[in-house]
Parts: sequence; structure tokens; C-alpha cells
Amino acid sequence: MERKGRHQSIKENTSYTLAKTCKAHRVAVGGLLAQVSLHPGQEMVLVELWQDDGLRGGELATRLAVEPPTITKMLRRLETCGLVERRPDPEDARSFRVHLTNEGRELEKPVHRIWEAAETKVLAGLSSDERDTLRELLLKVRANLEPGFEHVQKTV
Amino acid sequence: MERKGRHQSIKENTSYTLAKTCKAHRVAVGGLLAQVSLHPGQEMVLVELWQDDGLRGGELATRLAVEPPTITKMLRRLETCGLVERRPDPEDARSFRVHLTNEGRELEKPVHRIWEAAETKVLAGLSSDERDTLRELLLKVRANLEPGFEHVQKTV
DNA sequence: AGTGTTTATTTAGCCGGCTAACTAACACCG
DNA sequence: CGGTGTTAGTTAGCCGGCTAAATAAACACT
Repeated sequence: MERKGRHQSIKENTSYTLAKTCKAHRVAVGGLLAQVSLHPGQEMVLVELWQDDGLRGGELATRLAVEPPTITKMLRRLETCGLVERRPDPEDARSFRVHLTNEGRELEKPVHRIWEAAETKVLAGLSSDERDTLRELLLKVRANLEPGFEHVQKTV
Repeated sequence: MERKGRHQSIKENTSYTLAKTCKAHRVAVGGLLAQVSLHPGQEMVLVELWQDDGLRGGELATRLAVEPPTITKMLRRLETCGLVERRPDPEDARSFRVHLTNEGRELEKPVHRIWEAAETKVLAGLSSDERDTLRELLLKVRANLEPGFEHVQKTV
């Protein structure tokens, strides 16, 4: 019976394990982010801005692989918190540029430390080889799932 | 400079890649689940019920690693859709049992197929060894992150 | 120039998820 | 028996995410 698939239950899927692992990860990071009064997801906006301040709203949405309305609301809240500010785009009156405030810039190190703590927890008990392998495999999977994301294999 | 950590940017973290990979996965599965009018996350409730019909609300929350209010709202919606029904627990008047309706049961195969499609997409281009390795590594990471989740190594 | 189309963003409203605060039933124990 | 504390769920309200529909500026073409 049930000869169609390899799996008795969805729970056997690697896909399922990926989802559950990620949920656990989000919970873990979320708990740490609360220390700096950030909600899970908001740090991703800041990561992009720390790298390239002054992005346009649409570009942010693209980079985060998120729909525009999500950015609208997140930016409103981040602006209310005083972490970013929106400035009109001189080249296009439809657009705006998102800039970090000093307060936003000051969060970089704390959030960096939080992500390092998460990294440590995630990789605990894995050998150096296993860590590299996991990273490479996740990048491959991401390339499979995310159109437009291309994984360039590390020079091995 | 910046001798403290190995990473220049959070984007180098395996942790970051895990989060991004999972987001892509959620989007992919979500797109497919729309075919059966399910929102991402709802299928997890059904997975538990397909395995053990008649669970109590609290038990569902525990298994999904979700807070009770989340279950309250999800069940209300699933009930409205006619996929599950709540029946009073004869042994405890505070509690209730969640039972699948016929309609809920009928979703098992379609959702199963959807997850298999996702699985195929996730694992595309990975060798059999790589697939096993990915699965094992994800389980280890999950065990690192999720208190109470223990990964029993497969007999190798 | 004027009309039509495409592009950037917002609004409204829904869903999954959370915390905090509340209610109601059970359980225990003096 | 009755009071106290614990346990199961709900409500309210917030945040990240989505879709559909509206707005408004830029562009494109006659």
C-alpha cells in the first residue's frame, strides 16, 4: 500500500526538516533580537542598509524577496522607532531613499554579535568539514528555490 | 581591524543562509498550497491531525512549537473552512479535541503531492549522498536550536 | 501637447506568529 | 468542604508577510 511515494509522512521530507529547522532558528534569533527591541525580520532591512545606505524602497523589497506592501509597513515602524528615515528621491518623485539614522547605525555591532551567537548555536557539534558542507548544500538548495539567486561554488 | 569575528557581514553566516533558504522554501510551498486554498502553516496542523486525529489544542501547539493563541486562531479559520471541527473533551471541560472532517481528510493526498513536488525542487541537482548529508546536518542543527528535539542518528 | 501605459508606492484587509492579560475548570490540600 | 494554585484556552493587540486595488508620477507614442 502507498506505493506512490518514498515517504510515509511529510515529516520524513528533508523539506519538512528544513522548514522546522528554520522555524527553530527564527525563534532563537527572535529571542536574541528582543534584547535590542527588534522584531524578527527587521534586522534584514538593517543588514541591507548597513551594506548600502540610501536604497530605494523597491530595491529593498527585491533584496529581501518581499512584496512592496511589507516594506511600506516595516519602514513606517522602523521610522517610528527612529532607526531609519525616508528621504525623497531627487531623481524620481515616485520613489524615496531609505537612510539609516545614527541610532540605526549603532545597532550594527549588537546585531552582528547576536547573529554570531546564533551562528555558534546553529553549528554547535559540527566539524569544520560539516560546516562547510552544510553551507554549500544550503546555497545549492537556495539556488534551486529562489529564481535569480545563483550560487557560485567556492573555489575548492 | 574587526578581528573579533570571522565574518565581515551577517550575510556570510550559515545562519543567514539558513534563514534565506527557508524563506525561499516557504514561498515555494506557499505557492503550491494556494492550489488547495491553504495558507502556509495551516498544512502543518493537518499533518499532525492526519497522523493523530483528535489531538487536544494544547498538544497541537506543543507539536507545532507554536503559542496557544496561534492555535486558537488557526483552528477557528480551519473550522470555518470546514477542514476540522472542535469537540469537547469528555475528560476535561477546559479542553477540546480537534477532529478532521471528511474534507480535511481528503486534503491529505493533494498536500502530500505538493510536499513531494517541493522536495524534488529542493533536492534538485544533489547527489544521493548529498541528500543524506543535508538531511542529517539539518537534523543536527534542529537539535541544537529546538530544546526538546533530539535527533537520533540513523544507523549508518 | 495629449493620451495611454508602465512603474513606485500606499491602502485595506487577511493570515501566521507573538506577548500580556483574562477566564474557567481542574487539582490539591488543609 | 472550601480556598489556593495550576492548567487550558481565549481575547486584544501588535508585527512580518501576502494579495488586490488604488494613487501618482514617469515614460512613450501619436
